[in-house]
Amino acid sequence: MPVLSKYELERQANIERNRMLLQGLGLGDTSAILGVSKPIIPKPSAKTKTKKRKSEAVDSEEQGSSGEKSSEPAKKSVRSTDDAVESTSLRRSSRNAGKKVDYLKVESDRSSRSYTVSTPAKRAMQSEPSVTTMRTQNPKQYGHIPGIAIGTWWEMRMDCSKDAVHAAVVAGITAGPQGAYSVALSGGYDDDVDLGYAFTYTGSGGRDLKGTKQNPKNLRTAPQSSDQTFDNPFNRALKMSSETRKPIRVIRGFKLKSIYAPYEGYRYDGLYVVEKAWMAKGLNDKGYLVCKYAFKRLPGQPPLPVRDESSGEVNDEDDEDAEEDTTVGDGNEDETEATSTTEVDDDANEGGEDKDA
DNA sequence: GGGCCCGCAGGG
DNA sequence: CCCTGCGGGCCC
Repeated sequence: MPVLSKYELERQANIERNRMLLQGLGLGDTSAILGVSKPIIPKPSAKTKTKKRKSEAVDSEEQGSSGEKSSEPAKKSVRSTDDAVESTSLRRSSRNAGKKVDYLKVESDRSSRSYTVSTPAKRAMQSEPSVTTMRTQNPKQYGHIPGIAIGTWWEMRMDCSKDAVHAAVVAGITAGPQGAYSVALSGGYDDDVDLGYAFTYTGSGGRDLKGTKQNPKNLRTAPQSSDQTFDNPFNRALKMSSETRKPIRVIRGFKLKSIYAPYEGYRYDGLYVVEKAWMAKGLNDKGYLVCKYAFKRLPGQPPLPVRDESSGEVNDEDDEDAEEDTTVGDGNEDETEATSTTEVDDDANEGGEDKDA
């Protein structure tokens, strides 16, 4: 085989280190934690380049059962904040921004509606009226968002944000006083390892988003150009999570290179805790340091869907595939009502500092 | 494919 | 008001 690039060599080295680290924490053998067959996500309609993700009109069916599980794209429990609804929805404008939101009030408004798939985010991009719908729940709480089942899928980050699962539209981490509320796995760092029930994650910062004086940019992401530190609010929050062990909501995005990543859009994969936080050399030629974290999925949650690899690649990952062979067992499909009363749940919901109602 | 330029949410 | 941040559309 051809010589590997320096980048590739370092990437594999880092991955190996991360893998070893997870194993050292007892998180290397996911099957031991699983012990159950996982649903398979079939590849979306053949080769049709899913790049062009547009919101096909999946009509309102879905009914109010807000949360079906979603093992296959065809019938994923899509949630999207309704846009064009009547005037009951508050308009998010600069005028409303910053105001205190009465989530409960808004919640009652929507309870009687069924969800329709649309892409308010797309419309928002085109400037114009920006008829975005107000968020209906508080994202600043630890644990599950009531009514949002594990496996819930959104086409875009903004839709997920509106459902309060991961408030940030671009950022991968949302921070709270006792640790992070949620993180997004979106493939931003190529040397992270995703074993599904455990994964390594990289912090934020160390990038120059503004360009130079002469050539000012206004980027949202950029190459690593300095060390990350735990002084960064996001990184600090995740480090705190490792101490408080507060549960963190995790969403996986289509850009993540992992058999656990959805083919399209973003999916809520439940609650995880940070088992360890440390610093390491990042995957960049200058060797800038990055903050690293080891996540572990809390037990008692529905199994994660995995991609159907039978028809191809998906994740180069050198051979071996340390992970399983996916015993695709019979259709044990059953969902088990993810969100209800598992011990995971109460642990999750209590202790939040939102408790004021 | 890459470059650019935007909007949004959140924090200071 | 400013800045950040694992988006996303668009144009080349």
